[in-house]
Amino acid sequence: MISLDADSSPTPEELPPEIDGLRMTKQRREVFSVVLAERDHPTANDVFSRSQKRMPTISLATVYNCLEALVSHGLVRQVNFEREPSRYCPNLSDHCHFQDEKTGTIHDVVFKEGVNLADFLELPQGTEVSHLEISLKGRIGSN
Amino acid sequence: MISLDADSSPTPEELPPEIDGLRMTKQRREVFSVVLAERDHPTANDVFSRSQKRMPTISLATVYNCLEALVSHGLVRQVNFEREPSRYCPNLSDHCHFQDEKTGTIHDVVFKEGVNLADFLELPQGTEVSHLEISLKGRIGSN
DNA sequence: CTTCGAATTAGAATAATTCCAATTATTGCT
DNA sequence: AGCAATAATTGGAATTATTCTAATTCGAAG
Ligand SMILES: [Mn+2]
Ligand SMILES: [Mn+2]
Ligand SMILES: [Zn+2]
Ligand SMILES: [Zn+2]
Repeated sequence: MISLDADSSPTPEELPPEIDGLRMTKQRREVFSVVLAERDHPTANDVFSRSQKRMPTISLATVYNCLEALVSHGLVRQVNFEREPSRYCPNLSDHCHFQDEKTGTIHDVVFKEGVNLADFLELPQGTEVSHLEISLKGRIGSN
Repeated sequence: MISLDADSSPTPEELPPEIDGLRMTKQRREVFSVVLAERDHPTANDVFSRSQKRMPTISLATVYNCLEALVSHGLVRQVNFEREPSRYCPNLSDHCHFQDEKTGTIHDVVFKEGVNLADFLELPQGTEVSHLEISLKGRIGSN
């Protein structure tokens, strides 16, 4: 488990050569460190341009490949808002997303103490939920 | 308000010439009636091919235009699952969506009696939610 | 009827993502 | 270390849902 202090996110070099059975190549470390570095839910393109700063030869296809690898190994979450480009989130704790309609900014939203969504849904008997996405949009405070 | 009995959905001809300030053209009535006819959450393409049966000259662009008009006037809901093509839902009551991973089928899921989502989210003070989408995926019962 | 804004249409354009085939890197042996 | 097998990366082409454009048609109002 990678530690996720708000202030010190790992540089690519600090990431181990394998996480959770996923081989951490140079590119995957770069992409992962970019996603870990800021909690602003970047798009694949954002990740691409940030990665290019340290690794000018990385390709967009590789960024997509790396993100897909990280997502499918559960190291990064993919976040969707309607038909917008996917965004990527390093916060693995149980949370959902709120998009400020004014700025487009996406904020993590946590569930209140001890709440389990399935408890509030009239799910068919014996349903097994493997994936859940909650996306909200609106205005914040006095904006 | 259009009545929505599970068994008798309106034919295009039965729809009024205007709903909720939206002029119901021949095409919009056709598209709306297709969405109302079945609760299977069709894609724009599904709606297009079903509409073509009764109206062979309708175009896909028009189907997109009509769906957009219906959605923005609140007569139809647009439903998204990850990066899949949007689907359209005639059920305006408060509900969310569950996709059976095995078949791809989408089911409406209602909230349990008196549940209000905002009640269990730690939303920033003064947040006004204008749009909310909850999408679940998984296996059903003994499949 | 005529007018005129709105809706429809076919087809082109867009844009996020995926695919492909070639190259390069890494791993696991001997 | 050398070598073969396997996996990852790359640039560019392809895909595909959706949007745009510009021309035509429709339809409500006068
Ligand atoms: Mn996901
Ligand atoms: Mn919506
Ligand atoms: Zn997040
Ligand atoms: Zn529905």
